[in-house]
Parts: sequence; structure tokens; C-alpha cells
Amino acid sequence: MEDGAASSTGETFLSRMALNDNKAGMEGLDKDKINKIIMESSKVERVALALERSRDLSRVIVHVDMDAFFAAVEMRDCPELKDKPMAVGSMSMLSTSNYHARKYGVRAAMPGFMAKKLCPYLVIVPPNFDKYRAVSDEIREIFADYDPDFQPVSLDEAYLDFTDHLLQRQSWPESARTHYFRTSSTATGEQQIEKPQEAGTELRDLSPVLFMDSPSSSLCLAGSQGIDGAGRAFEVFGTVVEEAVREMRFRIEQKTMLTASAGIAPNMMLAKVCSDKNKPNGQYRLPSTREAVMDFIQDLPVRKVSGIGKVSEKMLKALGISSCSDLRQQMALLSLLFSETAWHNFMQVSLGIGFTYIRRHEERKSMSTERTFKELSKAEEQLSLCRELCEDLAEDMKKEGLKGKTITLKLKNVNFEVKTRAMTLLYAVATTEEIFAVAKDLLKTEIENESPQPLRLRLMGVRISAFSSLDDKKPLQKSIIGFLQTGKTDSSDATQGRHHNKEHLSNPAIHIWPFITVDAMQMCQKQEEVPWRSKQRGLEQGQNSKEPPQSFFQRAHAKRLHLQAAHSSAQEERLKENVSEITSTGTRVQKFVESSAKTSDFLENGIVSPTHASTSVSQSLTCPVCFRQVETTNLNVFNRHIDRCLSDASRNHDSESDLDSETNREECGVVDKGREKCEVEEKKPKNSENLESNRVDPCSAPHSMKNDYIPTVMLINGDDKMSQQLQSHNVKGPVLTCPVCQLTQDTDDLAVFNRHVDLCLNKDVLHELRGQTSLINPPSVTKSKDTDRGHLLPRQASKGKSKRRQSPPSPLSKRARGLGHPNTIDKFFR
DNA sequence: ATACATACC
DNA sequence: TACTGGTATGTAT
Repeated sequence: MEDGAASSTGETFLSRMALNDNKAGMEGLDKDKINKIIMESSKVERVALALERSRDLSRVIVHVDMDAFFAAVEMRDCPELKDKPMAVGSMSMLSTSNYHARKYGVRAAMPGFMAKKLCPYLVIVPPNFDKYRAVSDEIREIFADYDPDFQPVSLDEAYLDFTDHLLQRQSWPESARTHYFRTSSTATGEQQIEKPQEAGTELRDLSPVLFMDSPSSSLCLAGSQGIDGAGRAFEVFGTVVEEAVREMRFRIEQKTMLTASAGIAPNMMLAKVCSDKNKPNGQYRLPSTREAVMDFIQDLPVRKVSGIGKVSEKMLKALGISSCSDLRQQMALLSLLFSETAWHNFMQVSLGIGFTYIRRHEERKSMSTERTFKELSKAEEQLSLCRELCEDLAEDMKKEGLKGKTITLKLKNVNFEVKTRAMTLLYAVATTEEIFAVAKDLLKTEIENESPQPLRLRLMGVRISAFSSLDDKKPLQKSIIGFLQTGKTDSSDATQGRHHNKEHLSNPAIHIWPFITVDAMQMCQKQEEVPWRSKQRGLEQGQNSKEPPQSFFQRAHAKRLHLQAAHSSAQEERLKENVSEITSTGTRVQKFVESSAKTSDFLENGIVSPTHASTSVSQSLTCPVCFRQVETTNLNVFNRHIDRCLSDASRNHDSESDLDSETNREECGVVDKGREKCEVEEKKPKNSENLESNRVDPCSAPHSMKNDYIPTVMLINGDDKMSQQLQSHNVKGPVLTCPVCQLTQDTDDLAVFNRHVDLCLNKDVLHELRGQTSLINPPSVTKSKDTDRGHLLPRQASKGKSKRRQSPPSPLSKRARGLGHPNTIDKFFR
């Protein structure tokens, strides 16, 4: 296996890259050195290394999960159901099914009527949450014996940190590890016989021989069974993790007559996967070694990982990624396509890294209630339902003594379209009237918006959040200095290993990189961020240096918006005919996706086969990094190309970027500058000279567009409003300001202006892609605030141009939601 | 702050 | 006939 014990993550990358070192332009160079440079200067690999270095295998995390919980409870209490396929839920929705029913394909989250079709004799039992809660309390008592700070996930599931328990357990007498079998007399299952601990003491009195207080470790490994003097069966559990967990499950079963499964692993993510492995009524331990972890991860389908759901699975699948090793393999691509948070998460998954500390149950952040119903179209009924919901909500709020400032109304219409409308008050509220006052307003507004048509609702919900009790506890915002010191993630992110430091509990910071130490973060950041900073920002930086690094797509998209605003509708007209060629880097990648598959195929079939290649576009894909065409329709080949370009690009940045790069290089171990060009199986050259010759004159026919290498700006969508706006704008004032460099152009000739913008844009983008600082922005440009997402885009200088700047978002941008994957790829998953 | 999407059970 | 309900979180604007 590639990621065996001996190989570092860097070598994984290296072995891929090594395939290329006999390519043109690379002969005669020190192979190892080059590979080392590639390895160390690749953004992705640096992150991998930082993560690797912070890997913590010292904790023993257990995930416990009751088997078919609701169904099991019902079966326990109604023996009639024992041999029947059954499920808990309703005709509209099932929440669990028993194992018998699962054989028919009956699953949780399946509507009951569908399940009935699969399994006509399915018995559907309505849920009894109070009972489940009671059982949950019982098992949680047991959990607490092993980890008082355990983290419940739901009624039937929890994460526990066994590390401390195991430490103590080593010196426990057998009596403390002895537990009795339930006596068979109480068949109802309602009562437990007695507390195991008490049983232990009692047992010791009865047969002291069995319980010498100095256990020899060899005897403790395995458990033993026996029958005490009173004829009661018991079991002695060993001291190792497996035994401790088995003991816990045993106790759960004795106490509740329900079985649980468990996973034992060095972190939460893995423990969760492990608990599924030997379900039902089993457990699985993943040893705490890197080798074992990597082996385990290798063929693990990404979908098994908590947090990677249906949507992410599909997107990944479309990129040919289904296992965690695929993930690891494609990280370079993923770092281009997804937001930082998203790909960092993927990276952690691909390395088998996860949370190693169990966060105590945190305070709730919101409370809500919602109801689905047939169809509700009368405003009056809608309002009274709204009131009801508010009453319910207020009641729940009262129970917990909470007050909140934000009220959110949720509506789903008969077409299943969901809308939320929120309003934040100046002070926290909790009563029915207070909540309803707001919710009613929100609802009325929606009703009015739709009138004279009625709102045809199938669901309504009311949520309250921004609890004042939470707000009070929130720490003050970090000072800028503190921020700079710890980097862009909160310092509490670096609490790994400090499991008893409860400080982080009061700080609801987002744990983006919970496993990276401050040092690792700093190392990474210096490398990552410095090159991305523009010269201007570098000068006046200080607090500004920590702007969130935008993803490739975000930057490209932002640029595109500016470009769209800067070009006339006349141009747009023609451009629409030529969607296949687009300048903006982001859309390049879109093109790669687009030309490889047609939307739905992409989803349905996963990885694109060459036969799906678009007919309208050539058999080549355009690399978003080097802009060359890669003569292939095979995504894997293409991805490899992108990988190479990326490492190429980052090599360039390390060697050519900012002033402090000298120190960075030292700290980061970057050995030398790479000079090789992005060598490939593609042809055309790229340089800014070509911009001139290939750019499109707005007044001439766009004949050469399809094949032009660096084409001019194009609008990918025909937003009519926008073109009108632009048009009118052009009519009004011929004063043209370049959206890239901010300089007013001394011309009213669109062609000239266009040429200028192209130069600005392409240079900028190219430089940015290489991690170079912008050469374009004039010193006069002021940098926007940290929070301004458009920071890479210069401020619009004159107010008169503000209209342009605020061009309406394209439909594409509207679609860029959810995981925050860039609009490009996002488009193909709807 | 608001809106929406994804995810989990 | 019929596809939930509650909560958290990430992203974009």
C-alpha cells in the first residue's frame, strides 16, 4: 500500500510526481532535489505535513451506538414484534427499522408507505419518545462511569474518551470489573437488578478467592465467567480497552436488555466508522498506530465518514473519488475546487485524522419547532398555525429558561421549496406574544409578497436563536494582535492534547483545524499567505494580512463579476454564442467539467467517460492553472496535469514572492527555486504578449474565439437586467474605469478599454495563480476591510461607478451555495 | 444579519 | 394518500 508505515504523506505525492521527471526540460536536474521541492512547496502537501505532524494517537476514543435503538426498545417491550419485520415511525416517515425489516430494504428515513411496498407485512409502530429518553438516561449513566464528560450525539449514541478510565482501570481490583448477569426473573425489562458496583462488593464478600486486589496483568487481559455462591452468573472483565468496552456494552445490555455496538479508535471520526463495523452487538478496535489507521482508511468509502453526506459523496464521485485514498490522491484538485474549510476537512479524512478530544455537551444555540401538513393556503389559518408554533416554542423556551433575539420563520410550499425569513431584535425574548409578534410580521410579509396568490404551504416552522445567555458568556473578540499571533484560526483550535483545558468550552470558536498546533499553523500560514498578498496590501498590511484566503474560484468569480460589469452588452450578445471560450480562470475549470460531461450524466454516472465528452468543445481540457489545453478527455490524466501545474505554481511562488520569503524558505525547508515550466501534453504557449493579439475587439466579429488561446472577457450568462444596466450605463457616461487596476482609462473606445482590462486581468490572474503579488494594482488603490471578500479586487474609486461594481450576481453565483464549492462545479450537481 | 444548503439521527 | 423534525454548521451576500 502506498501509504504504508514507512512512507510519509510527502512521499505519496512524490511517487506520483516522480512519474514526470523524465519529461522534457527536466533532464539533467537532480531528481531527488526536484521532487523534494515539489513535495515541500506544494500547498496541499504542506498542509498534509502539518496535519501529519500534529497527528495524535495518544487518546482512546470510543463511539457507542445502540442497535436499531427505537425498534429495539419496541421489540423489547412487545415480544409479539420480535420475529416480525417492524419499524418505528409513521406511514410518512420511518425513523428506524429492525434488522428483520432491513433485509427487505426497509431503512430509516424511508417513508412508511414505501417501506410497506418493499415489505407488505411490515409492522409500523408509532414512536414513543418519552420511553426512548428514559432508556437513554439509563445508558448515559453507564457512559458516565467511563467518561464523565462523554458527548451524547443523540438519544442512542455517544462519544467517550476512555483514556483516563483505562489508566485507572489498570489498578482496579477484579471486584470493580465484575458484573452480574441479569437474573431472568424480571422479564419485563423495566428494572435492573442492582448496580454493578454494588454487585462487585457483594461478590467479593461471597467469594474472596476470585478477587485478589492485586491483579496480574496477564490475567486481566481477558475476562472470565463464573457463578457465585448464590448461584448468580457473573463476568469479570479485563483491563484492556476491548474488555472495558465489552464491559460497558455488557452493562448496557444487562440494564436495558438492549444491545449496543462500539468502535474504538484514536479519534472520533475513526471511532464512529469502527462502531459501524461489527454492528449489531459487536465492537471493533482500530489500533493506535499510523500504519493501522492508514490501512483502515485506504479503502474506506468516503460516504462512511460522518460529515460526508449524499451531496458531497456525489460531487466526489463525479471526480472519481470514492475511497479515502482517492481523496488523498486528489487533494490538489480538491483544493482548487472546494473552499478551504471543505478541503481541509477532506484532507483530514484522507489522513485518518479527527477530533481527539470529546467536547462536553455544549449549550444549545437554537430551538425550533416545525410542522408539516397537507396544504395550508388561507392566510388566516397560516397565522393561527404560526401562533400555535410560537406557543409551543415559547413553552419549550420556558422549560430551559432561555431567551433569544433572532426569530426565524421557515416555510415550505407545496412544491417543496423552502424559504426562511429572519428578524433580529435588540433584546432577547421568550414569550409566545413576543415571538409571535415577530413571526407574524415575517409571515405577513411573505403572504403579501405572494398576493394575490396565496401561499400554499406544506410546512411551517419557527426558530429562535441568538440566546442571550450564550452571548453573555462569549469571550471578547480577540484583539488584532492576538489574532495575528495565533493566525487565522482561533487559538483555542490548538487545544489538542490538552484535554482538561476547559477553556475552549466557553469559546465557541469554529474549530476548523482542531488538530493543528499553533506552530504548525504558523508555519503553514507564513508559507501560504505571504505570497498571496498584493504589494499594496503588503505595504499597508499589518492587521490586513490575515484576510481569509479565498479559494481559487472565489477569486476568479469575483474577477468575473467585475469583468462582466465592465463590458458592454453588445459584446455580451456575441459572447453568448461562444460560451465555450471563457477567460476567467474559474470558468476555465467550469469548462473542464462542462466539456467532460453533461450535467446529469455527471451526477448519475460519476466519473466521466470520454464518450461523454462534449461535442461542441474540442477533445481537450483547459488547465485552470497554466491555461494550456490538455489533449485528453480523461479526467484522471487532466487531474494529474493540474497537480503538476499546481506544484509548479507554488514552486514559483516560493521563489519569487515576498520579501520575507527568505525566512520562510528557511523555516519551511524549501531548498531551492524551481524553474521548470509546466511541461505537458499540450501545445499553446501562454504569455501576456498573446493577450494583445488574441483579444477580442468588440467591434469585430468573434471569429477566432473558439481557438484563441487567451481570449478576452466573456459573460457566461445572459442576464438581461444586467445587460440593460450596462447598456444604459455606457450610454450615460463614456468614462471608463478599469475594474482591475481602478485607473480611469483615457479613452471611450471600448476596444482600447477592453484591451486594457484584458491585460490587467490576465496578468493579475496569472500572477495570482503563481502566488505572485499583483503587478497591476496601482499604489493608489486602497485595500478593503478584512472582512471584505472582494479584497483581491480593488475598490471602486469613484462613486459614480458604483453601479458597475454592484452588478447583480449572476445566476451562477446564486447557485454557489451549500458547501461553498465554487459555482462552477456546483452547477453540475443540481 | 440573513438566506440557504448540507448533514446527522 | 403519504417523503419528518430538531439542531448545528458552512457559505455567500
